Amino acid sequence: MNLELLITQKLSEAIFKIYGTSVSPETLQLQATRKEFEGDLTAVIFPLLKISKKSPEQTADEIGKFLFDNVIEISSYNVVKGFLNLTVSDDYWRECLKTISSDDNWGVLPKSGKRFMVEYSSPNTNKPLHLGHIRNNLLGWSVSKLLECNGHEVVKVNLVNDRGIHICKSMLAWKKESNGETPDSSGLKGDHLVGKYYVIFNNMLKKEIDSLVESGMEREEAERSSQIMKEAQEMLVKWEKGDKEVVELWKKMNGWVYDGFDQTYLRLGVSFDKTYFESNTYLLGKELVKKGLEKGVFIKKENGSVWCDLTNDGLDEKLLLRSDGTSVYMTQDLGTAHQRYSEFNLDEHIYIVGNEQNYHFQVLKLILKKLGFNWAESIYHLSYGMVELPQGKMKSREGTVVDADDLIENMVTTAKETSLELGKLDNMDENEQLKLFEILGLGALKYFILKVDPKKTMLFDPKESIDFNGNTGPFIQYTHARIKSILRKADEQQIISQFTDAPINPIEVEIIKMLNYFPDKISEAGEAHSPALVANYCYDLAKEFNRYYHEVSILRENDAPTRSQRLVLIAAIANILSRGMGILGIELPERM
RNA sequence: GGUUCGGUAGCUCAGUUGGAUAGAGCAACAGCCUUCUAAGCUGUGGGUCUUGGGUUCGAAUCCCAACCGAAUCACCA
Repeated sequence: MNLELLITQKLSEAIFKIYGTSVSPETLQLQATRKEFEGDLTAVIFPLLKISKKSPEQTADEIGKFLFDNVIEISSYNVVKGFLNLTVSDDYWRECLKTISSDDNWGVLPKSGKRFMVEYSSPNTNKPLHLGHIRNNLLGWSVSKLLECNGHEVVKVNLVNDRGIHICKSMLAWKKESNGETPDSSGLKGDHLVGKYYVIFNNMLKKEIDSLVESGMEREEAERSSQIMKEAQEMLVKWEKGDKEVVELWKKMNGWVYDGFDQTYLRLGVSFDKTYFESNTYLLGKELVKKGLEKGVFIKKENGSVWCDLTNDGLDEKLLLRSDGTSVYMTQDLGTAHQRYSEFNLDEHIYIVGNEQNYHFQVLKLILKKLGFNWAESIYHLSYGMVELPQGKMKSREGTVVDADDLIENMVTTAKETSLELGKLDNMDENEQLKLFEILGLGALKYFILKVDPKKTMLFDPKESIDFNGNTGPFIQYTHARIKSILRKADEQQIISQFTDAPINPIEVEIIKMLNYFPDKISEAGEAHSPALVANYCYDLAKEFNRYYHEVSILRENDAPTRSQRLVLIAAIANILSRGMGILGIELPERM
């Protein structure tokens, strides 16, 4: 039973009884009491003054008295200006704890019957993943988990960009310069090897252009007449025609990249239910364009290209088919969206894509609406901000791109150094230690990225991000490990953990309130598609526990019922922390 | 110029449907390990919530305008 709902009901009852007027629920404002005041719930009285025609204090007092007399859960009240602070009885909070601790799935919302698709990651196969992809992958995974906790069914998909001129660039450079180098022969991870040749291509291109410019050609002209660029384009044409040799090479090199990506995904702990390849989907959407033309939604220009005129919607014209009849990115996305909605019967489709594509998704949605698809409204672009470095944006040309694999390795190494420095791992065998460093390093990374509101541009300072103190993943992991440690010791000392009729103290009430609020938080975060809300909730809870930890000694508590009940409380905290961090994809070690 | 998004402490970030004296962490300073794990806790200092109007009992939050910053507006993806 929801307390707020009950009090709201009683509140409106009180107003009716005292002032003879019924009020709409919106005018009844109930909120958590701020810490500096006494009480648990606060009713804001100001909006009711028009009805009561009395001073705020007097109105609050009258209503408070009524609630005190008529609601068993209210044990006392006080009035500060226009705020009526209600104190909820300890019995009520003890009942809450009982409910929470007896429900292992506290915070998992009932099945909604809705099916969501989440598209995320969506890498190019010409270079390895970097920091930006990490934000994308973590968000995608975490949002999926969050939706599942909200009772939805989730289909996670990845759309791999495996074709196009950029892919041909690394293929061409490999053909020219590699002497048949492979991941095995070089010891390089497949995606890094292919990325290496992408860089080599760009260097070759730059060299060629520079020499043309030196011999007196204009730069633009030089860029157009570059021989190696022409070769890459020829390769693309051959690929589209299905040239055997080119396709073979393409398959081989993409295979290397997938092996590399799979390793990174595995280490990051993300996965997909289905992977799409653009090489299979890039022709989708042409049918839709044809239909749109027939309906008059699109227009065909003299040169044969097809456009959608969005100037009446405050946007520009959008190309859908080139004059040669080939399709563009938008055409394909129209097609894949249509295909997915009919194949999976989706209630919502979430795209985790950076904010540089805001315009694209705005247009995508609009065009689908113009084509008459009702489901267009349920497309949601989770647009996340760029990750910037202290020196500014990541630029591949300046070599300031933070490689995903390097970064992960770095975090794990730092976790190792920090742990060993603290020297708490004496009783742990080597395998266990390695696993712990991995969990801690990734925990730090994931938390650092996910605690920030997705839509905000965020700063990644390699030095500070590796911090393990304060509002960080390892702090929460540490808190959890401490709770587990207490529970283990309680078990060894055969101290029983059970719900009793022992009284509870104010800080325990605070914690129970937080635990009680967890399902609301999940639902709120789900609607906002924001794991950051969950992250910050976990931090607040962990911090609250740490305060509690320093205030009471559970195992040395003399009163047995109190001791037993406290164990129940901290076990509940550990459970909620692990649920919350689970949504972020962060593991909690039993000891550290 | 159009569109979208941001601007909160020196730095990185929170801030519930508008509510009481705007919060954490980092950095600085001062305390706390004979006690369930000090990756912790407590305290001090630090704010024109970009600016100016408006809405009202009440605004960091909602509306309007300006300023600053980011992204985007390709027969690229």
